[in-house]
Amino acid sequence: MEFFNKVGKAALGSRLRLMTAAITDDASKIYELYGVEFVPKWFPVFYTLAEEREITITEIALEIGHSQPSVSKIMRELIAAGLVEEIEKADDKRKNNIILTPKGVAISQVFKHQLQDIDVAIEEMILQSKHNLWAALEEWEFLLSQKSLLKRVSEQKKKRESKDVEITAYKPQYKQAFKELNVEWISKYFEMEEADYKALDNPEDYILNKGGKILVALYDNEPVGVCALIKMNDSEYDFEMAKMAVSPKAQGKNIGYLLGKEILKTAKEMGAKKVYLESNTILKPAINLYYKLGFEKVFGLSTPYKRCNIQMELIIE
Amino acid sequence: MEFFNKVGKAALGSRLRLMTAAITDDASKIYELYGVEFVPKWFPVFYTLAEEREITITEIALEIGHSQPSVSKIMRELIAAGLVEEIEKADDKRKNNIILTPKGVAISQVFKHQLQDIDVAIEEMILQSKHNLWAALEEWEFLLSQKSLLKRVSEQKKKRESKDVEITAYKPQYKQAFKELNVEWISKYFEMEEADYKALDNPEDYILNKGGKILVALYDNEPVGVCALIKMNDSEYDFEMAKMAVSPKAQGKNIGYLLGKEILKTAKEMGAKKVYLESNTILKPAINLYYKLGFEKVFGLSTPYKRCNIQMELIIE
DNA sequence: TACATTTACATAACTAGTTATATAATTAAT
DNA sequence: ATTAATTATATAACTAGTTATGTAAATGTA
Repeated sequence: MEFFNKVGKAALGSRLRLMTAAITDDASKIYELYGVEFVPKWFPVFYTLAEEREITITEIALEIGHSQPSVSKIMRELIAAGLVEEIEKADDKRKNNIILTPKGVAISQVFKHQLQDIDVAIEEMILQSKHNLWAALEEWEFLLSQKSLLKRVSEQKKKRESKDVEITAYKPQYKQAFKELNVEWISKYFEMEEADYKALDNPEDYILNKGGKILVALYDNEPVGVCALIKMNDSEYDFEMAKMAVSPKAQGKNIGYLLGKEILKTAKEMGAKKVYLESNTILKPAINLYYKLGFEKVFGLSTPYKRCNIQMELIIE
Repeated sequence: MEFFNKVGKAALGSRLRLMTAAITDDASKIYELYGVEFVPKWFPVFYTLAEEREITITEIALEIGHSQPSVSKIMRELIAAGLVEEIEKADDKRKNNIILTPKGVAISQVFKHQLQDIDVAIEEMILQSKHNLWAALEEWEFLLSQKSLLKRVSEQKKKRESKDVEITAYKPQYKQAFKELNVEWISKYFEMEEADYKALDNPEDYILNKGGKILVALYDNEPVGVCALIKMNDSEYDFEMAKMAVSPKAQGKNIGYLLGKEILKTAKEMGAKKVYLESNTILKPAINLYYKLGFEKVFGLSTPYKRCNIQMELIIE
């Protein structure tokens, strides 16, 4: 299958599906070989039933990793085939009490040999191969239970995309973006306040000329994120990190983190000892980001913003 | 999943199916992550189409290892989704000439990144694991193409069962079996002849007392196969191997081979230099067995049996 | 004790594939 | 130039699973 090599690892699913189909096809021929009238899909259910006498349909489903309706259907097929039967029992009437018929017991005897033969045959394949498929499946089941493929891919996506993000200093051409990106989220969650208009309409006067800084994140040369570092003259803090905004279109590219890191680096270069910020706890991803950047909660400072209900600081080491 | 460990390698199929389901589930979420409206099952078809512009449905099916109807269905779904379209072309009217729409081209651009991210994510899993699932699948595809699982299991079955077969010397209690097993196949394919009745009704007089031997194969202590070594006084051969019969119920346990090997060993012990046999070419499995035992075709000896149309000999080294 | 919740199972409708078979277009053979 | 065989695709019916949902029995709780 040329295809697999061309597509690369992303074809893992397809490759697995084909291998599964090949094995399942042979499985039904193997039952024929042993002269038992048996459908491969019955096997996990039948086997579990033969091993553990008292077991409910739901428990079987859990044990073999199928859904309950699947086991339910198979069970009725097994009954129709005369391999198992329901027995009357006075206890819990929701459960169906199922045991093997003599015919079922006979088949389970044949299976003992059959399973042994398959085991040896597969064991031999494992010996003949450099890469142990059985062990690999076991290992990958574990790896995927630790962290799903989705999560792994998503992390990789973020990593790759953040490489394409460029953090650059504010230039007059980004004035509009600086305002729009901020208005976008502020007016979505709260209401624009007097202090917002001042800073967003005149970043030069209110931020830059007072010794502050503004950074812009570019993606494909488009400004998609902004963040300001504002000088706080009459406070115990040197700077306030504020007006951080990332376009919803560019979310999931780690842009907030990259902007924050760069702002803190700038603060350090400018000799800051402590950086302050204000936010609101309904902005959960933002708060998480601040923690990730190293900010910690502080209490009781005055603020001009109504929307502020949490204040944080970071001490630069 | 306790189940897999209890059942052993025979659960390979089930284990593969679950892994496939887990990967496929995540696959559809991954498409969501990249913001493309795309169903995972479309992928192999769409990808092949994006790579090779001029390709028929049947060729795609072959390339990706699906059935033609499966590709046919997916193709119509892709058309309905506006990702590909049929174009008019004057050549072969059975083929449908399909190309990507602009929307399809856009999605195939997104896929370039997506595939790369998945590749890296899976590559990382491979690095984290001791057993390389991707390499194992590739290797097992090859191993199974060389010899199917069915064939491997069938060989193992034969091997195991032949261990339970006991080859023993003729005793009077096997007289009936000696006759019945032979009558069974002779009358099925040919007609019983005078010479048959003589040997089968009086093995003591016609075989044993003349310096011959009869061996019996027992399975579960039941006689299921017989074979005679008859002294040939007035011939260039020392012995004839004859009256070999195996019960149809006990076929596939290598019994013919075991009987033949043991008969030849006996012949050698008795000082034979050449062993002779007669048969008929319609009995293909038997002829194959004789070749396997080392017999070779010879011509032009006289025979009392009408059914004989092939004569063979083996020179004992 | 009555009512809400949970449990055990069944049923229906869907999914992603399959095989078997039909049909139209093309190619090969007489 | 027919006719037969082959090729390319479509369609129908099936398979082995799934999710969503319904129902009766058992359990928990005010």
